[in-house]
Amino acid sequence: MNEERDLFERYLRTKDLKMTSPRETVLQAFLATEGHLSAEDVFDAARRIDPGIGQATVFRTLKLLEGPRRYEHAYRHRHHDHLLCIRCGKLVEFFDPAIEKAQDRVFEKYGFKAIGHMMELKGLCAECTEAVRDSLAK
Amino acid sequence: MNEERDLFERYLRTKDLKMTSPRETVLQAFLATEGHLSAEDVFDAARRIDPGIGQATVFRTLKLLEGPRRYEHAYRHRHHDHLLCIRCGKLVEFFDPAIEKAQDRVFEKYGFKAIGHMMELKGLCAECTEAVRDSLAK
DNA sequence: AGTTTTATTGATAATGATTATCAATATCAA
DNA sequence: TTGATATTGATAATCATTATCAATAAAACT
Repeated sequence: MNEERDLFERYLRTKDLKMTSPRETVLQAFLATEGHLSAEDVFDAARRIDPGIGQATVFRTLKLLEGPRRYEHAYRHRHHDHLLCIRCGKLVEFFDPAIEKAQDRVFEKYGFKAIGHMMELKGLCAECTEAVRDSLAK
Repeated sequence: MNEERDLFERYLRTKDLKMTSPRETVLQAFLATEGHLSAEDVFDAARRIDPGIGQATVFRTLKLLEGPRRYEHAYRHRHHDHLLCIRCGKLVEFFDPAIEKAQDRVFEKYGFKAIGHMMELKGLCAECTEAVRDSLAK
């Protein structure tokens, strides 16, 4: 059922490490922390689950989590980018393989290991382009 | 002759700051440090030029050096995207024509008129990849 | 020039984030 | 269950960066 947990446990196994209750707490806290993760945020979230958990444990476990899946868990939702109309706010979600590929090349070029990305294109949608043109035509 | 220096001094002027000998030392050290520079590296290089220079001065000046780089980009309106290391915070600015082209196709496909975009790639830089691997090695 | 004002310096203290130490405890395999 | 080992939380230590501050240097005035 809990795929995240299984993945983590499998990873720990390969390192002769144990899946423990505090580690599970950190994992849950980590997954529950949407958006940008500071270790502090995860620590706070973990304390809400288990007030007795130690800060060092959170650091240690976060480090372990980098192993199988890295810090971000954006992978949980299917990845897509955004195309936003700045006039009416229309939002289009899209996925473009060519862009993904080009991004991979950038990661490689600079010696980075890819974790994820965020892209937002801003423009005027067709309707708004028309509307603007009309209003300019007076 | 030294364009970097001039650019830096011009930037300092706009902030009512002074071009001093220690600051020039740090600038030289900064420019001389090939590749991946930690503040520590720059400090070492600066000390080779002026053994009496203080560590705090290096940190302060490095912070100032961020200014003109940003300023230059903003002034020239040169577009770039960001590649960020989520572990150490290293930020690489890059421009990739293939990505720009692919984005244009997306705009067109959805009938949008392009205005701009924001893209941030997240990953682990080479040093951090290594560091993480070491820390996981048992 | 000299005087005043303000920015800058280096040393050091303080901070914030992360890591190491360690005795007590939990986990796993037999 | 036992025994071996991994893990824990508390705390100390470390690392990188900042803040403080008295002494100094530079610019801006006489």
